[in-house]
Amino acid sequence: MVTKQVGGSPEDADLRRADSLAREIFSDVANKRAFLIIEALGERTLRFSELRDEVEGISHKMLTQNLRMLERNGLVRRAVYPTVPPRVEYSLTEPGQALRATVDGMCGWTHQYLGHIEDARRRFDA
Amino acid sequence: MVTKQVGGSPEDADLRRADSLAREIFSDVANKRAFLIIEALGERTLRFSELRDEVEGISHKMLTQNLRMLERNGLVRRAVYPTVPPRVEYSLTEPGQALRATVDGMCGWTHQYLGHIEDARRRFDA
DNA sequence: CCGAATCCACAACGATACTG
DNA sequence: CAGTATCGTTGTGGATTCGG
Repeated sequence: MVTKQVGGSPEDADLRRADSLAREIFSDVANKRAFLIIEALGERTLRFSELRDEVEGISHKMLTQNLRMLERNGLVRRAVYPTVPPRVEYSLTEPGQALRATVDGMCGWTHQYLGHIEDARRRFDA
Repeated sequence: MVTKQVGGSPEDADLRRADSLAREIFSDVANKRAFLIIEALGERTLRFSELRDEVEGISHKMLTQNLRMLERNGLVRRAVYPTVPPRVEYSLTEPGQALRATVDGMCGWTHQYLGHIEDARRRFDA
């Protein structure tokens, strides 16, 4: 993604490890649902069911799955309150907030070029 | 993604249309491979096979598929030179370049938080 | 309310072969 | 070289159910 021409030296081994990890993270995070969840959370704290309503169209399963993944990568914080009924709250960590900036960028991009894209599609589909 | 509480008025119909289109674009573009292709292109012009080498691990099929998608949405320009053998060159359009900025942002984010993430994973996996 | 697990339909994917 | 088509496999994702 950034590193090229790595040789056989010890420092290069580190570079390769970092690069493979970076690709892995990219595969996890650069995905539609993860972005939507990050957008939905913003700087709020939301319960599972609220998040489910917020990210419309997402299934229970995919939401948990992606939340686990984001939690594992340290983007999302999960707080469990052992009440009855149980209460689980999700919020963005600092790294999560940092990524939100670029996700916001993409949202802005989408709206800015909406017209362009609509036109491009019409032209292409003809 | 941005629009909420839309009612039944004509302007709201437009908002809904724009929003559904925005979600569609999001689904198309917010994907691992699209990002990698955009990164690979940067401000260069690359042939199909060069692109294939650049985005390592991508299959012939997935590359064409994503290139078509990006072309359809007007992010990528496809130039065909009817020589023998044929020569096809891909480059980013202006909207594509604009999106590249945010993709770059994500790459930067990845490297910045690599350590954080590695730690978070270790903690989670325990 | 939250989440894990099961089942299964169907889409995604890679490999391969074929065309201009 | 670039692209399309087909095929078989894998995997994804939704519905449902059960448990804490």
